[in-house]
Amino acid sequence: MTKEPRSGCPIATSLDLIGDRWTLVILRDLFGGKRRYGEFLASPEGITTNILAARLSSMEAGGLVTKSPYQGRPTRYAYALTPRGRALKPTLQELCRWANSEFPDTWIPPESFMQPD
Amino acid sequence: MTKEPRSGCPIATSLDLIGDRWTLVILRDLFGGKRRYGEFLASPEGITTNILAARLSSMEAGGLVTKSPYQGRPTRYAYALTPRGRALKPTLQELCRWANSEFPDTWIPPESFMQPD
DNA sequence: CAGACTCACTTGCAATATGAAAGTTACTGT
DNA sequence: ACAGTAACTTTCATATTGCAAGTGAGTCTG
Repeated sequence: MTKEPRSGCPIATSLDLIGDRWTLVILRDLFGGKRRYGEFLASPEGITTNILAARLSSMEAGGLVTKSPYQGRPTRYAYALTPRGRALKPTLQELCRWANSEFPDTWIPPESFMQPD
Repeated sequence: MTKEPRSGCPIATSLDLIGDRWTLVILRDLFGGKRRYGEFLASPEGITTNILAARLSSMEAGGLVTKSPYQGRPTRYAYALTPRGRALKPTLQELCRWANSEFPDTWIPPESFMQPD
C-alpha cells in the first residue's frame, strides 16, 4: 500500500483497499474462474472499461492480483489471485450469506463457491 | 432499497448498500457500543460531519440502522443496529481476520467482538 | 437574562472519483 | 488491403467526497 491507512483498525484498513463498489465484484469473477480483461468487462454489472483498468491496477498495487502475459504475438494478459486475494474468500462467502438472507431475490452462489477450501 | 441493484449477484447487491469507505466503519462503531452522532464523529478515522450525516441516512434507508430520540428537551437522537445491520457481524469478523493476517500492524479487535453470538 | 456552550446537523464550494463514449495499439485472419 | 479482436487510454460530463464554516434548539453560567 502506498497511502497511509486512516487508522490501525482492521476494518478501516481493509476498506482503504477494497472499500468501493467494484473491487469485490472483480474478485468474485476471479473466484469464478475469469482471468481476462474482456471477461471482467462482460459481467452483468457492466463495469466500464476505464474503471476496470483503474481497479485492476489498484488491486495489483494492493497485492490482491497479479498480471502476467499468457501469450505473446499478440501479447495478452491474464490476471490471477494472489494468496492475499484468495484469503478474502471467507469474507465474500459471509457477504453472500448476508445478502442471500436479507435480499431474497439475490442469486444463490454455486455450492463450490460457498464451500470452505 | 430505492435504487435498482446492478445485478442479482449477492456481492454486487451488498456493495450497492455497503460498498464505500465509511459505512462499515460506522457499523463497527455501532457494534462497539457507540450510538450518538458525536461519538461517530470522534472516531480516529476522522469522518467529516456532512459525510457522516449522509451515510447515516443511507444506512437508515437501507435498513441497517434506526434513528430514535433518546431524550427530549433538547431532543437528542440515538442510532441503533437493526437485525439486518447486526447480521453483518460475521462479515465484519472475517474482514478483521483477513486484515489482521495480511496487515500485521492492524489492531486486534477485542475478543468479545470476534466471538460468535 | 445576555452570552457562551453543546449537540446534531446543513450549506457552500473545491477536489477527486466515477461513468459514458470514443479513440488507440498491436496484432490476426481472409 | 481491410475487417476484426483484445486490452487498454483519453476526453469530458456528472456525481461523490472532503474541508470549513454556518445554523438552530436548547442548556448552563454569571
